[in-house]
Amino acid sequence: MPNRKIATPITLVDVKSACSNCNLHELCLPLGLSQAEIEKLDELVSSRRRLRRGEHLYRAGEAFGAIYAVRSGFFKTDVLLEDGREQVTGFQMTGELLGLDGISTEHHSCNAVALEDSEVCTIPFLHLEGLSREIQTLQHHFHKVMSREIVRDHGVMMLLGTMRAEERLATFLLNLSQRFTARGYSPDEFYLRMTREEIGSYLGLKLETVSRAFSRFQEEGLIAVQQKHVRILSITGLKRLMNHQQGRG
Amino acid sequence: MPNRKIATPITLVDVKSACSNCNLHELCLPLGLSQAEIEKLDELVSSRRRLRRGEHLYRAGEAFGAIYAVRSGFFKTDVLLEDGREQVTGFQMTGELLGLDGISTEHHSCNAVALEDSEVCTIPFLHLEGLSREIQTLQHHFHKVMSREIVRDHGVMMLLGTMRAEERLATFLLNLSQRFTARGYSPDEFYLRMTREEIGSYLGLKLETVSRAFSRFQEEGLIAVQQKHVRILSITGLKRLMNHQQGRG
DNA sequence: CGTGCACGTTGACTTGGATCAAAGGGGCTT
DNA sequence: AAGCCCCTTTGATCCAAGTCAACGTGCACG
Repeated sequence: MPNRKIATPITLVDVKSACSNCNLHELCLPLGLSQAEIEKLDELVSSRRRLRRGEHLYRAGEAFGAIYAVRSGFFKTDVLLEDGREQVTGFQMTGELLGLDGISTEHHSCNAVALEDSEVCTIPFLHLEGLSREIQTLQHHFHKVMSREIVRDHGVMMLLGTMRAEERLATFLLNLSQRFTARGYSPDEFYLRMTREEIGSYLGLKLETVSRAFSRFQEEGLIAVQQKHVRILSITGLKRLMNHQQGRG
Repeated sequence: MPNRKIATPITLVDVKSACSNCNLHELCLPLGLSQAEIEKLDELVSSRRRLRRGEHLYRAGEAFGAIYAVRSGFFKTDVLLEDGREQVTGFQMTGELLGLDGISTEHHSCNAVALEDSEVCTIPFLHLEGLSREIQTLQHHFHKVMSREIVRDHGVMMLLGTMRAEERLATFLLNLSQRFTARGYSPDEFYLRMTREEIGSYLGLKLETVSRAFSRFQEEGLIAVQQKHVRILSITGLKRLMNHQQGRG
């Protein structure tokens, strides 16, 4: 709510994006395309947009026109209930796509907010559909990306529906670790870009519970936390917490 | 678990499906296509398959080759954790698609089980991709269907992450009601095809809690339940329960 | 056309996480 | 470099839902 205070004079920059030169294309849409095909993609990734921390990339209800690839930075997506309750539906990092929710009704159904200064590539959706009618590999890869999102969502449902608080947090940390690793960062040391409240909203927990779980993990020597800085001391210890519903099995 | 006992001598029937004659095409993939285009679709919807109650349409881990449209009957999809915990990720009825989860890794990531004797149309996925490179309307509609699934999943996350037990059940009943209505059935009277345990698994609750919530709704005059038969007496009463987190607002 | 068994209901009790409250940090801004 | 505000931690208490247990009920099967 208080994010509105950050005024940004310039947020839209028409810089040619060039997937062909982008070091993310192994993570992003161009995956598996030939050089020639990537160059065709270049034509449709029309512009980049910079966002400051706290800024919305899009809001629920806005008309949908494009999907976005995170070029740098970090986002959250969330859904709001009329009474103000928030559910964070995901955190997106470099190379991941945003906006797939909007295809269904031609209007976005969630909010996307930058959690740090970020940059995205804008991919006009009709162009993407056009190009994927031409390039089978692109079409197939895009379908895989959408499907992967569905599978990810099922994982979150499992987490929210069946796991205990510490299990949820362990799962979350291991997932982040794995995604940072895939991007060439350390698997066991990273800065969280989101608050305890946002983690809690994602995991279906209150911020106090998240904080207590962090403290517990620290006591048990699984991690070292200092505010947003996390160091994982025992990946296997965290894994042991997952899939272990404690009490009577 | 005990579903295995139902032996079915014949489950695969190669009947030509003919979307063009199917009264579901307003709900299913062909939505929005011209008659000529639907006839092209007919060629790719290669066969139907009948399933008995309790039978799996596919299982997690199996190779993915096709998506399925529910022609009649009722399904659930679920994900299992190694320790046996189950999360029901959805219930699918007539006209809805199954199998989208498999596109991402070329292997199914969940189980799909018929909750009553059912019939599906098999849509070989590579053929669908081929045809949607030819027919823009089909391509776009397919993308909308996938996106709708993502949006639906976000709704479930909201439910699991933020709602109280009775809110969850009210949301669930209203959602069923709305989907039955869209299929020409009564909005306020239907048979549940799933057990209390399956409802609970979907809603992140124990079966006793589901049962108690049903009883409560009955006491309050919102519904009349008799086992799997549900009659909604007050749609507005149920709606009032949603988005009303009780306690202090 | 019983009868067995899976499914459903209800009650008593427990508990994990929510709520309420209060007291530290940390990093902006001015 | 001071101060403020947001974020985080921690403690005490509460409550919604889980657990455990026992009893109905109705359908499917022989």
